[in-house]
Amino acid sequence: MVGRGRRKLEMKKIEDRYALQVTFSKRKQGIFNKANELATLCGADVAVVLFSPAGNPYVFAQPSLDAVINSCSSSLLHHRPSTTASSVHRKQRVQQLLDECDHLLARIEAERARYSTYR
Amino acid sequence: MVGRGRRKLEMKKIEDRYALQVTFSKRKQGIFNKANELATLCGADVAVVLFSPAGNPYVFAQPSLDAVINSCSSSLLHHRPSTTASSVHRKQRVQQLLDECDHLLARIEAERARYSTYR
DNA sequence: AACTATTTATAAGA
DNA sequence: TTCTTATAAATAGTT
Repeated sequence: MVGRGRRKLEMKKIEDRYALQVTFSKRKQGIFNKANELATLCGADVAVVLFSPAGNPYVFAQPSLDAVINSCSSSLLHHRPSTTASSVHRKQRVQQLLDECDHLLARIEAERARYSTYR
Repeated sequence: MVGRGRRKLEMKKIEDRYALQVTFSKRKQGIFNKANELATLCGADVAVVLFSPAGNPYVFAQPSLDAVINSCSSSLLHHRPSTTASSVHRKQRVQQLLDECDHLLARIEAERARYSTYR
């Protein structure tokens, strides 16, 4: 299940700080490459957000974070209301995503206010 | 650069609709696995959002989309103001991310209003 | 959905 | 830290 290389690597948190940093850097590169390939091969909108254990943010988005949300919007705009099972399921997933983003916004706004006191 | 298997695969959009669907499914699984491994091995917060060419959303977040934003907040709260180059760089990246999320929210809110007319 | 021939990703090591 | 390399994992085409 885990990428190994010359030795096995247990699927649990790496304890050694140096090894962890190296692994994070390599795998961050790997997952961004995969995201880029998926976007290219499939014409899919893709966003990946990572935070290192140190709390530093890394973002990959193709073509942009905005566009990812646009795709979500399009999936709603291009379909009329429907009660087929797949249609209902799709709408539930979209609504769940919108709800999560909404909650996320509240946190960002609260944080922005605190952040502004630091500037 | 691209995962191949038994033949080469050019790094351009797949034309055949069936092949594209299969590749999207396989690579979605692959990138979610990678995201889960990165979260486990490194204790990193990770979020991946994909939209299929059909516009269907797929989300992986560990431990949650909220937690990813919490990590962002922590990176601000745990540091006092500073003008070291690395500190300034970190804050710029965090602020950029917050700005993107803010823009994203505006789109979501606009879309939510339209969506409600369909229910 | 399952199978493999290959390629890619990557853990250690240098 | 950048490069190498042995080995595991991912996956394109096939069935």
